[in-house]
Amino acid sequence: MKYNHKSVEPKWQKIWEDKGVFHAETNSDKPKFFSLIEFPYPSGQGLHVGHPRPYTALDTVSRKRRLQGYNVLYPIGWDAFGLPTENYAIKNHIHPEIVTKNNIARFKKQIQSLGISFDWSREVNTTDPDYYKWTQWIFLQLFKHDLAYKKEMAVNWCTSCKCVLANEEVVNGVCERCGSEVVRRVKSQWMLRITKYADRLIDDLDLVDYPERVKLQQKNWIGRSYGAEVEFDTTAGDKLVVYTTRPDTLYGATYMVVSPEHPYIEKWADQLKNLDEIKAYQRESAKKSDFERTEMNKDKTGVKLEGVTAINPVNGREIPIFISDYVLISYGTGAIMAVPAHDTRDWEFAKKFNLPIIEVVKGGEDIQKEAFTDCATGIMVNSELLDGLSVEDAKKKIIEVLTEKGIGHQKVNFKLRDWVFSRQRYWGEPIPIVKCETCGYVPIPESELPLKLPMVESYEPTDTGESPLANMTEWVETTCPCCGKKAYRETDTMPQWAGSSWYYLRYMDPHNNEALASKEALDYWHQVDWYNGGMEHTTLHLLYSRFWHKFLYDIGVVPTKEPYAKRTSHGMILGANGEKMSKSRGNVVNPDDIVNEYGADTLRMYEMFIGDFEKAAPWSTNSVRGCRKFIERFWNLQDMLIDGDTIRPELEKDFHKTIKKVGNDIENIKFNTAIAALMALINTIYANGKINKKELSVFAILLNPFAPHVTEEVWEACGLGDGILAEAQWPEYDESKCVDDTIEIVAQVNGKIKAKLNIAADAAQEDVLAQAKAEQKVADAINGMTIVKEIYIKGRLVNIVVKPQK
RNA sequence: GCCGGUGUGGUGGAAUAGGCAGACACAAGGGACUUAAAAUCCCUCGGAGUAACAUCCGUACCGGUUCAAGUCCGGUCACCGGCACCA
Repeated sequence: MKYNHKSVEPKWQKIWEDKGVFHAETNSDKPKFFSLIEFPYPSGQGLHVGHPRPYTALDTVSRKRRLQGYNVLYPIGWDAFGLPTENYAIKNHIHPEIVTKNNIARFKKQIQSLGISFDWSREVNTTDPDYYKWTQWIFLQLFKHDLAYKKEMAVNWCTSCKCVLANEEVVNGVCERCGSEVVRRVKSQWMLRITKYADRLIDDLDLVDYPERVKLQQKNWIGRSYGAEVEFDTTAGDKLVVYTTRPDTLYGATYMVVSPEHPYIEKWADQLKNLDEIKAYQRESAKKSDFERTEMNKDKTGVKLEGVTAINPVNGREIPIFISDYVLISYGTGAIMAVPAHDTRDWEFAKKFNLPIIEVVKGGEDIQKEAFTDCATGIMVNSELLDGLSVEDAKKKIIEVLTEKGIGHQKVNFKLRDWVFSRQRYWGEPIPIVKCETCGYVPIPESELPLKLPMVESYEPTDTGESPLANMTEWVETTCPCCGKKAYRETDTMPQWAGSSWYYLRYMDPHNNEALASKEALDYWHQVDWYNGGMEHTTLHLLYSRFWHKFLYDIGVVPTKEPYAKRTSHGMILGANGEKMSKSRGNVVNPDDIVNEYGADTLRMYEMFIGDFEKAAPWSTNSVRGCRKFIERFWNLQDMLIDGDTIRPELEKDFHKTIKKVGNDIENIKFNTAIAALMALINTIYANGKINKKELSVFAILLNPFAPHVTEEVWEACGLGDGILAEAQWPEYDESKCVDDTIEIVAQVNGKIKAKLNIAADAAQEDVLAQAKAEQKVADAINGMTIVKEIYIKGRLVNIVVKPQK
């Protein structure tokens, strides 16, 4: 009988749904396992074949865990606020709420056709007021703990989205989402103090099992550096404070640079003789976007401040002060001491402005030709009390001296900036704050949550930089919860990243109206055991949600310091031409077509077999057929079925080895080789010509996490029992049955293969060597030679090293 | 520029801890079955070389360590990702 996926797959999906077999229980005698995939953004385009890769991978893990007796929570939901939906709504004059609803319906239908074991009873939706009530609640807690604040500042403004972007959302000077130009704009914005958690976000990476590259990328993004702040006296009277990671080079500081935005320029205006020139330079650099400023990083520009100079505190030398845009106001103190001998940028600047270059660390080449920046090898010179010390020792010593004199101290700095949290758009969570003329920013009472998005006529963004909500006078005007006087609602909304920063917690208890999740549920589920997602979220979602989680831990809401115990990352699925799949490239494959023609099991198998899970791989419809062929070969095992309730001796080794390999490979996200092992086993079975009931049941269980529909169908058709999900257990392997008692090893002479030997696995070295030497080719090769060395690697090879006789 | 990753047949990719390079598939070619085709099954499949063996070469490139290197070390090139005047 031919395998018909079109009847088999919906049949089992209905059974699973009707019986609710994937519903996780909060509290159970079984051990718990919480597996999580990044919930999708329900876009208008529907699913493409990239989506099922992570879903299937963790489905395989989750199904295996269930067979191993775990209480598994594998949930899904919708990250549905955001710009694409809003833009689509504007273009087509449909309310974003409707668009979202339609997109979710389509996504849900598509995902359900894949037979993923999601617990649909726990589905969440970030745009549901019952959900965002708690997103707003968390924001209020942040506000109450002084981690949310409003600030007038220069922000990234996307000219096309007409909206502010977080630093993380600006890529190469353009908007991460739409690719349009990003300019600087001064606006009053809600900010979250993620910088307060910078140290812990780095240090606690030791507590989690993440890929090294993810940890490294987060560390680099947070950018912790150790250095010192040093005060320089100026002739203007004010002290100019700089931050440096190289306080050891203080004696080599031959000038100073302040950023164009530095407040001292204004303060010193009276004393600056070339104020016009300075002002012109300020205007020039203000015009440039950040991107332009970094683009031209080769060519240093600047203006010397005439009329004010500084004093190097260690040697009393008078040094000039410059203004230049290679110094950023947003990092450190916005001012630097320049040591051209040992910093590449300072060196370039000094060369251009003909400033003195004094070597204070010896060990490099000619300091006039190139800056010497190596910290590991140099020895201090021209530095009085530091002379002769290593760079490391000199740093310690000079910090001691500066601290003693009260003109400097140790200092840690971060590249991480606070998180710009407001967006001037409609389709996001309203920020639950009102502005009162007497009380300032006042949180709305928690009892009034959720603060629902009002229905508006027009949700088009405005050029003024105001949110579309600003026109809703009725909604905006309210009374102050504090004093009862007239007040105005905040009209900006939260960024897309808000709802996704805590969604995994909601899955633990998704219908709770009293709390974001009950204490009982939080204590039971604890944290996510295994989280898979894309590398592109490393410095966005993954970092943001770690920050929120740590805050919730601090205020006693969650019981763990980290949200995710383990993180893995999948590679992208590319088009058949090796390029990224996109509508414009015309290489998008729709999973519906594959499910329709070959079945969900085939699609799942192929997605797991396509290659190394962590790497990108191009789609190949031909290879999909290969997976379908394998499913059919499994189906046809029914025709070879014989009775038997133990694995026959001649197949015992193959089975035990496969059980071991498939199990280990799934744990190590080597799905491709797990499937290869199953293919190899089926080849062996076909060569044998028969399969008994026990063997078939073991094979079906091993294959079930990958191909759940066909395995259940065969199980039922062959009368193997009540069903894999209902009764089967993941098979155990017997290590002693995984080793062969006779093995084939290689006999080499001088590393060249001469023969293959069949030996007993526990054979003694001298026996193996004797057997090797008995081989004609080995004998020929060593005949007339002197044996220098004989090597026997158990179970692998023998190698006889010879040289000509003298 | 700095940090990280990758480079293996016609293709996707295997190779535990330095120990038989190319598992498992796809594609291609040949054969069986068939009136024929599809499906299925069997065989071949890195290169040179041979009637067939033998033999030699081969994991981006150059060099090194080792009895033995895809794997380790030093250098080069290419591609991918991240950061990018962060003092």
